[in-house]
Amino acid sequence: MKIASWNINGVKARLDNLLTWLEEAQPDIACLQELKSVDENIPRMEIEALGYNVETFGQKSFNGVAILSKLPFDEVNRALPGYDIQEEDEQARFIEGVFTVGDKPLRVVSLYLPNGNPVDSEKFPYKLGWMDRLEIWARQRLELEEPLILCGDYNVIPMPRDASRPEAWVNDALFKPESRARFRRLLNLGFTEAFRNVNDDDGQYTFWDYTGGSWQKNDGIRIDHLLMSPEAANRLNGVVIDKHTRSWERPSDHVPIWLDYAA
DNA sequence: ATGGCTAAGGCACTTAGA
Repeated sequence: MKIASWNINGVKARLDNLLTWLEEAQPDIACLQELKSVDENIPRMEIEALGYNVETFGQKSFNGVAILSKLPFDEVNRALPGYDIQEEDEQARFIEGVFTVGDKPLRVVSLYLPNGNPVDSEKFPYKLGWMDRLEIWARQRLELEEPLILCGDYNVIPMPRDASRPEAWVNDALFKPESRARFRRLLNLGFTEAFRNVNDDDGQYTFWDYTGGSWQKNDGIRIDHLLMSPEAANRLNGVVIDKHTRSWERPSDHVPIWLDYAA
Protein backbone atom coordinates (compact mmCIF):
# COMPACT_ATOMS: atom_id res chain seq x y z
CA MET A 1 0.00 0.00 0.00
CA LYS A 2 0.96 3.60 -0.66
CA ILE A 3 1.48 6.04 2.23
CA ALA A 4 2.20 9.65 1.26
CA SER A 5 3.05 13.04 2.73
CA TRP A 6 2.52 16.44 1.07
CA ASN A 7 2.72 20.00 2.32
CA ILE A 8 0.11 21.50 0.00
CA ASN A 9 0.50 25.14 1.11
CA GLY A 10 -3.22 25.94 1.33
CA VAL A 11 -5.92 23.31 0.83
CA LYS A 12 -8.36 25.75 -0.76
CA ALA A 13 -5.83 27.31 -3.15
CA ARG A 14 -4.55 23.82 -4.01
CA LEU A 15 -7.79 21.84 -4.26
CA ASP A 16 -7.56 21.17 -8.00
CA ASN A 17 -3.93 20.05 -7.70
CA LEU A 18 -4.78 17.88 -4.70
CA LEU A 19 -7.68 16.12 -6.44
CA THR A 20 -5.63 15.60 -9.61
CA TRP A 21 -2.80 14.09 -7.60
CA LEU A 22 -5.10 11.84 -5.53
CA GLU A 23 -6.69 10.45 -8.70
CA GLU A 24 -3.32 9.95 -10.35
CA ALA A 25 -1.26 8.64 -7.42
CA GLN A 26 -4.06 6.75 -5.61
CA PRO A 27 -2.38 6.82 -2.17
CA ASP A 28 -4.05 4.58 0.40
CA ILE A 29 -3.13 7.06 3.11
CA ALA A 30 -2.18 10.69 2.44
CA CYS A 31 -0.82 12.99 5.14
CA LEU A 32 -1.25 16.68 4.37
CA GLN A 33 0.29 19.76 5.96
CA GLU A 34 -0.24 23.52 5.81
CA LEU A 35 -3.97 23.39 5.15
CA LYS A 36 -4.23 27.08 6.18
CA SER A 37 -7.93 26.60 6.86
CA VAL A 38 -10.34 25.96 9.71
CA ASP A 39 -11.96 22.52 9.72
CA GLU A 40 -15.37 23.84 8.56
CA ASN A 41 -13.89 25.32 5.37
CA ILE A 42 -11.84 22.31 4.30
CA PRO A 43 -13.38 20.94 1.06
CA ARG A 44 -13.91 17.48 2.49
CA MET A 45 -16.81 16.47 0.25
CA GLU A 46 -14.69 16.73 -2.90
CA ILE A 47 -12.02 14.59 -1.25
CA GLU A 48 -14.51 12.08 0.12
CA ALA A 49 -15.96 11.73 -3.39
CA LEU A 50 -12.64 10.14 -4.40
CA GLY A 51 -13.12 7.45 -1.76
CA TYR A 52 -11.26 8.93 1.19
CA ASN A 53 -12.07 9.17 4.85
CA VAL A 54 -10.95 12.63 6.00
CA GLU A 55 -9.68 13.65 9.44
CA THR A 56 -8.42 17.19 9.89
CA PHE A 57 -6.88 19.41 12.53
CA GLY A 58 -7.26 22.87 11.04
CA GLN A 59 -6.49 26.40 12.11
CA LYS A 60 -7.29 29.84 10.70
CA SER A 61 -4.70 31.09 8.16
CA PHE A 62 -1.74 29.03 9.26
CA ASN A 63 -0.57 25.46 9.87
CA GLY A 64 -3.24 22.76 9.82
CA VAL A 65 -2.75 19.03 9.14
CA ALA A 66 -4.90 16.18 7.85
CA ILE A 67 -4.91 12.48 7.12
CA LEU A 68 -6.86 11.12 4.15
CA SER A 69 -7.37 7.37 4.10
CA LYS A 70 -9.12 4.76 2.02
CA LEU A 71 -9.05 2.59 5.15
CA PRO A 72 -11.40 3.44 8.00
CA PHE A 73 -9.91 5.17 11.03
CA ASP A 74 -9.95 3.07 14.20
CA GLU A 75 -8.76 6.04 16.26
CA VAL A 76 -7.76 9.69 15.74
CA ASN A 77 -5.63 11.83 18.06
CA ARG A 78 -5.06 15.53 17.56
CA ALA A 79 -2.17 17.54 19.00
CA LEU A 80 1.15 16.57 20.47
CA PRO A 81 0.91 16.23 24.25
CA GLY A 82 2.19 19.35 25.96
CA TYR A 83 1.72 21.41 22.82
CA ASP A 84 -1.22 22.31 20.53
CA ILE A 85 -4.68 23.26 21.76
CA GLN A 86 -3.37 24.41 25.08
CA GLU A 87 -3.84 27.96 26.27
CA GLU A 88 -0.24 28.86 25.54
CA ASP A 89 -0.15 27.19 22.15
CA GLU A 90 -2.93 26.81 19.60
CA GLN A 91 -0.88 25.73 16.60
CA ALA A 92 -2.36 22.78 14.66
CA ARG A 93 0.67 20.71 13.71
CA PHE A 94 0.01 17.08 14.62
CA ILE A 95 -2.64 14.44 13.91
CA GLU A 96 -2.38 10.68 14.42
CA GLY A 97 -4.58 8.02 12.83
CA VAL A 98 -4.72 4.33 13.71
CA PHE A 99 -5.72 1.76 11.09
CA THR A 100 -5.97 -2.00 10.83
CA VAL A 101 -3.71 -3.59 8.24
CA GLY A 102 -3.69 -7.39 8.09
CA ASP A 103 -5.41 -7.52 11.51
CA LYS A 104 -2.55 -5.52 13.03
CA PRO A 105 -2.62 -1.83 13.98
CA LEU A 106 -0.80 0.70 11.82
CA ARG A 107 -0.23 4.15 13.29
CA VAL A 108 0.32 7.06 10.92
CA VAL A 109 1.12 10.66 11.92
CA SER A 110 0.88 13.80 9.81
CA LEU A 111 3.11 16.46 11.35
CA TYR A 112 4.11 20.00 10.45
CA LEU A 113 7.20 20.87 12.43
CA PRO A 114 7.74 24.57 13.14
CA ASN A 115 9.99 26.44 10.71
CA GLY A 116 11.91 28.19 13.48
CA ASN A 117 13.08 31.30 11.60
CA PRO A 118 14.33 33.81 12.42
CA VAL A 119 16.77 32.02 14.70
CA ASP A 120 17.21 35.03 17.00
CA SER A 121 13.45 35.14 17.69
CA GLU A 122 11.26 33.09 20.02
CA LYS A 123 10.39 30.90 17.02
CA PHE A 124 13.66 28.98 17.12
CA PRO A 125 13.39 27.80 20.74
CA TYR A 126 9.75 27.00 19.99
CA LYS A 127 10.88 24.70 17.17
CA LEU A 128 13.49 23.01 19.35
CA GLY A 129 11.00 22.58 22.18
CA TRP A 130 8.49 21.05 19.77
CA MET A 131 11.13 18.58 18.62
CA ASP A 132 11.92 17.69 22.24
CA ARG A 133 8.21 17.00 22.83
CA LEU A 134 8.03 14.92 19.67
CA GLU A 135 10.97 12.83 20.88
CA ILE A 136 9.27 12.16 24.21
CA TRP A 137 6.03 11.18 22.46
CA ALA A 138 7.86 8.99 19.92
CA ARG A 139 9.82 7.16 22.61
CA GLN A 140 6.57 6.24 24.32
CA ARG A 141 4.94 5.11 21.07
CA LEU A 142 7.92 2.92 20.16
CA GLU A 143 7.36 0.98 23.37
CA LEU A 144 4.21 -0.39 21.73
CA GLU A 145 6.47 -2.19 19.23
CA GLU A 146 3.93 -1.60 16.46
CA PRO A 147 4.19 -0.37 12.89
CA LEU A 148 4.35 3.44 13.16
CA ILE A 149 5.09 5.96 10.41
CA LEU A 150 5.73 9.65 11.13
CA CYS A 151 5.03 11.56 7.91
CA GLY A 152 5.46 15.25 7.38
CA ASP A 153 7.22 18.50 6.79
CA TYR A 154 10.00 18.36 9.38
CA ASN A 155 11.55 21.67 8.31
CA VAL A 156 14.94 20.01 8.80
CA ILE A 157 17.67 19.51 6.19
CA PRO A 158 19.32 16.38 7.64
CA MET A 159 22.67 16.54 5.80
CA PRO A 160 24.57 18.96 3.51
CA ARG A 161 23.78 16.71 0.53
CA ASP A 162 20.08 17.32 1.18
CA ALA A 163 20.43 20.91 -0.06
CA SER A 164 21.49 22.13 -3.47
CA ARG A 165 23.47 24.95 -1.84
CA PRO A 166 24.12 23.92 1.77
CA GLU A 167 26.24 27.02 2.36
CA ALA A 168 23.13 29.17 1.86
CA TRP A 169 21.42 27.49 4.83
CA VAL A 170 24.13 27.49 7.52
CA ASN A 171 22.44 30.22 9.56
CA ASP A 172 18.91 29.00 8.89
CA ALA A 173 16.72 27.19 11.43
CA LEU A 174 16.25 24.33 8.95
CA PHE A 175 19.96 23.53 8.95
CA LYS A 176 21.23 24.76 12.33
CA PRO A 177 23.16 22.14 14.33
CA GLU A 178 20.52 22.25 17.08
CA SER A 179 17.75 21.28 14.62
CA ARG A 180 19.80 18.59 12.92
CA ALA A 181 20.91 17.12 16.25
CA ARG A 182 17.31 16.76 17.37
CA PHE A 183 16.38 15.11 14.09
CA ARG A 184 19.24 12.63 14.60
CA ARG A 185 18.12 12.03 18.18
CA LEU A 186 14.68 11.13 16.86
CA LEU A 187 16.21 8.70 14.36
CA ASN A 188 18.44 7.24 17.06
CA LEU A 189 15.37 6.16 19.01
CA GLY A 190 15.08 3.48 16.36
CA PHE A 191 13.37 5.12 13.39
CA THR A 192 14.35 4.52 9.79
CA GLU A 193 14.17 7.53 7.47
CA ALA A 194 12.52 5.85 4.51
CA PHE A 195 14.02 7.82 1.63
CA ARG A 196 17.68 7.46 2.61
CA ASN A 197 17.13 3.82 3.46
CA VAL A 198 16.54 3.07 -0.21
CA ASN A 199 18.04 6.00 -2.16
CA ASP A 200 21.62 7.26 -2.00
CA ASP A 201 21.35 9.81 -4.83
CA ASP A 202 22.31 13.47 -4.48
CA GLY A 203 20.09 16.24 -5.84
CA GLN A 204 16.90 14.73 -4.40
CA TYR A 205 14.62 17.39 -2.94
CA THR A 206 11.03 17.90 -1.79
CA PHE A 207 10.92 21.72 -1.67
CA TRP A 208 11.86 24.47 -4.10
CA ASP A 209 11.37 28.13 -3.18
CA TYR A 210 8.95 30.14 -5.32
CA THR A 211 11.58 32.86 -5.73
CA GLY A 212 14.63 33.13 -7.93
CA GLY A 213 13.85 30.32 -10.36
CA SER A 214 14.73 27.68 -7.75
CA TRP A 215 12.70 24.97 -9.47
CA GLN A 216 14.27 25.57 -12.88
CA LYS A 217 17.74 25.38 -11.31
CA ASN A 218 16.88 22.40 -9.07
CA ASP A 219 17.92 24.63 -6.17
CA GLY A 220 15.95 22.64 -3.62
CA ILE A 221 16.08 21.12 -0.16
CA ARG A 222 14.91 17.79 1.25
CA ILE A 223 12.80 18.54 4.31
CA ASP A 224 9.74 16.25 3.99
CA HIS A 225 10.46 12.93 5.63
CA LEU A 226 8.87 9.55 6.40
CA LEU A 227 10.14 8.00 9.65
CA MET A 228 9.36 4.33 10.27
CA SER A 229 9.43 2.28 13.46
CA PRO A 230 11.35 -1.02 13.17
CA GLU A 231 8.09 -2.94 12.76
CA ALA A 232 7.10 -0.63 9.89
CA ALA A 233 10.57 -0.36 8.31
CA ASN A 234 10.71 -4.11 7.77
CA ARG A 235 7.77 -3.67 5.38
CA LEU A 236 9.35 -0.88 3.30
CA ASN A 237 9.43 -1.69 -0.42
CA GLY A 238 10.46 1.69 -1.86
CA VAL A 239 10.11 5.48 -1.80
CA VAL A 240 9.14 7.92 -4.55
CA ILE A 241 9.24 11.73 -4.67
CA ASP A 242 6.41 12.95 -6.94
CA LYS A 243 8.55 15.75 -8.33
CA HIS A 244 6.42 16.44 -11.41
CA THR A 245 3.69 18.18 -9.40
CA ARG A 246 6.10 21.11 -8.88
CA SER A 247 5.74 22.00 -12.57
CA TRP A 248 1.93 22.12 -12.45
CA GLU A 249 -0.02 25.39 -12.61
CA ARG A 250 -0.09 27.18 -9.24
CA PRO A 251 1.98 24.48 -7.50
CA SER A 252 2.72 24.04 -3.85
CA ASP A 253 6.38 24.79 -3.09
CA HIS A 254 6.59 21.22 -1.71
CA VAL A 255 5.96 17.97 -3.63
CA PRO A 256 4.49 14.67 -2.39
CA ILE A 257 6.73 11.90 -1.11
CA TRP A 258 5.35 8.39 -0.65
CA LEU A 259 6.45 4.94 0.37
CA ASP A 260 5.34 1.48 -0.67
CA TYR A 261 4.39 -0.52 2.42
CA ALA A 262 3.99 -4.30 2.31
CA ALA A 263 0.50 -4.73 3.74
C1' DA B 1 20.05 39.48 -1.16
C1' DT B 2 17.36 39.69 6.52
C1' DG B 3 13.84 37.40 0.59
C1' DG B 4 13.66 38.58 -5.89
C1' DC B 5 6.91 34.64 -4.75
C1' DT B 6 2.69 32.95 -2.66
C1' DA B 7 -1.60 32.29 0.51
C1' DA B 8 -4.72 34.23 3.72
C1' DG B 9 -7.36 37.81 5.71
C1' DG B 10 -10.04 41.13 3.90
C1' DC B 11 -9.91 45.34 0.97
C1' DA B 12 -4.56 48.13 1.97
C1' DC B 13 -1.79 46.18 3.35
C1' DT B 14 0.58 42.71 6.87
C1' DT B 15 2.17 38.15 8.50
C1' DA B 16 4.19 33.95 7.52
C1' DG B 17 6.62 30.73 5.02
C1' DA B 18 11.73 28.30 4.20
